[in-house]
Amino acid sequence: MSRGQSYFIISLIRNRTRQNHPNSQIRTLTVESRDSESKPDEHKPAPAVSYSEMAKTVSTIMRERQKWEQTLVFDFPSFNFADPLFLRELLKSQSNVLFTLWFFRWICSSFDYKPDHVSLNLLFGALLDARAVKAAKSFLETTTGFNPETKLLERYVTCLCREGLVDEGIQVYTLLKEKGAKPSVATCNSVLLGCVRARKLDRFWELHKEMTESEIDLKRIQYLIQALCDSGEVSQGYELMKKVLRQGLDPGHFVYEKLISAFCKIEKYASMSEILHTMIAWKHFPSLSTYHEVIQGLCKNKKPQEAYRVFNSLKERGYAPDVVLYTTMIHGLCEMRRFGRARKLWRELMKKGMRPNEFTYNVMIHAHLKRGEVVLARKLYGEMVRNGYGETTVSCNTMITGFCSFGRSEQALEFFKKMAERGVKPDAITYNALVQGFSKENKVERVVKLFKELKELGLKPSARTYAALQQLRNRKMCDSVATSLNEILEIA
DNA sequence: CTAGGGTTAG
Repeated sequence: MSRGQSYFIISLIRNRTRQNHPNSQIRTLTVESRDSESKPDEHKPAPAVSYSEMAKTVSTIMRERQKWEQTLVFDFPSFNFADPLFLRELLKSQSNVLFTLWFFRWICSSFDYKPDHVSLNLLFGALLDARAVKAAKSFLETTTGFNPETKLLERYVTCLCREGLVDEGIQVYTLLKEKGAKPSVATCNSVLLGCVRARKLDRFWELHKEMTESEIDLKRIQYLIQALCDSGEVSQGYELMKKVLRQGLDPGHFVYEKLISAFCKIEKYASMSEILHTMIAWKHFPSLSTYHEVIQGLCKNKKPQEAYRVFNSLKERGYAPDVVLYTTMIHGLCEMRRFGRARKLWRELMKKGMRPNEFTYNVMIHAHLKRGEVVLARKLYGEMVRNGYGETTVSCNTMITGFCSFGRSEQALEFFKKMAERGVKPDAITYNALVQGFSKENKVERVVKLFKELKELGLKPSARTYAALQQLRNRKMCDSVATSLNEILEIA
């Protein structure tokens, strides 16, 4: 701090002497004048090149030469690279501020150069402009005596928060306030946004409370709504949005989407619908992913007809649902046993030139199996693999659980063996399905073997698996079979 | 830079 001030004073004195210099009025930024000023003893003729020309030259050399430092010294022995005015010129002409920083480090280490306050501020500001927050941070930390202007520190706070270094941002922000500075509304907002993005909600509310004396603008309200949603106060967020609307203001695209998403998550579909309509009335068109969330929410909430209506209405509005949206809708329709419609969408998807992917296939295969259409399911499975979608734990589980629920445990087991051959890892779902499947078919040896494997792998038997084992024991009262069942039920 | 959102037992 004190050193920073002394730098500042030095540069003031320098400027003053310069101003008093008789040449200062007519002085142009040439190498010649600079030379005569800084090295009055040397009377070498210097090339009359302006600083801006020189800056371009230096930029090129730095870009193209590996050992640019040597080149500079060799080619321009009389040029004073350490002139702060030259640094400023270089900063203007170099598009990548990190190069200028490199140059700055070089002159610091190679010349008798004590950086002046103005240069430091300029360089720091340029780093912030370039969003090079890491570089700005280390610049600040490693440049002893550098004490940036308040305005710059505010920009630094914004930059830190925007780039995700929220804790550091808050720290600098707090420091500013402690020093008696009044951060601008924009700075406050960027801190709040940083907190929301980083899901630091406690910090958000804490800081918001401290900030209330300053002006609350629309941006702040947007962040408040966002924070309310994330803090589980969705209805309060909605109320705040309505207040904005009542004032004839537009809360902004993101607020609508955030609230819709939040209401979907807490399964309040009436509010979600309201907002969807308001949003469209205000000419904000929901993104496809918002529609996706709505449709998925409705499907989960067993509102198939509603979901399907939204799906159709968005097509009428000119949206082009993508594979993901089709998958969700098909999935929803299958769950609601509207298999005809699901198949219609499956064909529609292909007709529109899209290809089902592993998710889509899986949904369809699952639906076929649930309907007992094992042959069709197998066919689709083969098609999926031929189309380049590898067999995964999920796709294998789909087949295995499907087989098991239709008394085809042997087929399931075949599949299970193939999984091992192909290096696809079985999980709890795989084993639970198999144990249950074989229990239903009274194949005790298999049950015992699979159950032991399940336990050995550290997987968790489900409640349904236990129930199946109990049933099996009740059925098989006799002999050694009962003992082995008892045995595994005990280790469980 | 152009994401993420979607799949398996009940």
